[in-house]
Amino acid sequence: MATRSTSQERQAGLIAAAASLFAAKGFNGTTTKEIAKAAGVSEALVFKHFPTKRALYGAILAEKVTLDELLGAVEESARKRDDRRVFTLIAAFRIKPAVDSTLLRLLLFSALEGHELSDMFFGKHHRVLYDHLATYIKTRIDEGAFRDVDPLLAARAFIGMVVHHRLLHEIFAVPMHQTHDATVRTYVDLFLTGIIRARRSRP
Amino acid sequence: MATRSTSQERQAGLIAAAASLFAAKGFNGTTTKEIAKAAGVSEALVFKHFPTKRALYGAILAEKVTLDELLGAVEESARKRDDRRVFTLIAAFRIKPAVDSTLLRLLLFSALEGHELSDMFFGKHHRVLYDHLATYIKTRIDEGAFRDVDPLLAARAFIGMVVHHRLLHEIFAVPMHQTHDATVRTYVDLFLTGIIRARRSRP
DNA sequence: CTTCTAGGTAAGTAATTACTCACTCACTAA
DNA sequence: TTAGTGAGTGAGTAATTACTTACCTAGAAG
Repeated sequence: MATRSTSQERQAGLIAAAASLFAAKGFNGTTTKEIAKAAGVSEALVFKHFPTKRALYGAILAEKVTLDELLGAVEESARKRDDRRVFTLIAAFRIKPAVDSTLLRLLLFSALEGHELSDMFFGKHHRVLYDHLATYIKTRIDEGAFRDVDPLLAARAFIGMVVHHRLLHEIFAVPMHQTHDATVRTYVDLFLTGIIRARRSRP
Repeated sequence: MATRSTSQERQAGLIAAAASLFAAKGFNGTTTKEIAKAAGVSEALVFKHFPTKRALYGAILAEKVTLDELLGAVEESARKRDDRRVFTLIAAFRIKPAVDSTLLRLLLFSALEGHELSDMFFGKHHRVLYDHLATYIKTRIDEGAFRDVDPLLAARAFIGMVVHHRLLHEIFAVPMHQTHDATVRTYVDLFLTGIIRARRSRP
């Protein structure tokens, strides 16, 4: 017989169990009974830790998952004006499903179901990234390195390519026909260079 | 007092009512009572027309909504090798929320909730577009007009930019700061030309 | 040893849910 | 006129749901 858990351990366990269930089946599709079973406790205990099912859901969304690590690496490459690396870092981070497959589903579910904390969730996980990238693009435009486009739109365009790819793969089960690295390289290349054969060596 | 509806009228009415409710709150979030109320009939009648709630949901997803119109216009521009117009047509079609805002939500919900008809729904509304565009890109690469990239990845990249934009706007309520036309133009331009100031007039 | 507390539960409850049943009503064809 | 048919419904039902209540028990503190 295992010893009793502390309150914190239990809460963490409940959050973990609930997160994967909510991600798989949404808020309405998940019952408190299932959550309790997945966490290995009685249903009543769930309500000892979280007053309502919605509060438990909120606790999951509110859990901090920072982009700090990524943003740090991006910042460094940005200082060196290493465009390719800046975009590659972001693409690789956003495209890799290993980071957390449930997070994307959770994000979509929360937005679709109109949860009140959905905004905050989106802001913490995504908005900062758009803003960061848009700022960098603006800088590069001002420096004359990039063409004069709307920086925010450009940032969205790039992240859109990558996120959409992941969406297709993880949500719609569209098979990838290339490795992650190759895909990232293609997207970064496409975005940075453009698909049209540029008027380069016309005499 | 209005006369009785025919079976077909009723079914259409039920499907319309249910579609907007399912789009708004998902399958699990919508009750048959609500659907009946929205369609202005008793709950019992719903089950006279559709044996189960899931069958009603299936009937919605199975309803044909063709891309034929768009694909026709694209085809014509493709014959003329009017790259800009091909991409603009697709972008404008995919970005415009007026087409049907509920369709996108329905698509996402069905995929997230793992409905069995989700695949077919996705195939009919989206996959054909990827394939079409990929084929065109392949042609243009072979003709030497486009750089040598993976056509399918390129098609996904472009549609990804556009769909992601719409997702941000309609699902995550991110405000647009430009008109549709301007946005489409920017995306098409970005994709076709590339963001880096090309080595164009270097002597 | 006792006592108190915090982790834990079995067995509820009221409300909601998808779905059914027995029935009425409006219209049509013989 | 009348019998039949299909649209339509009110009032259920069994199951499930989020949440409660009353209770239990392991173990540290005194």
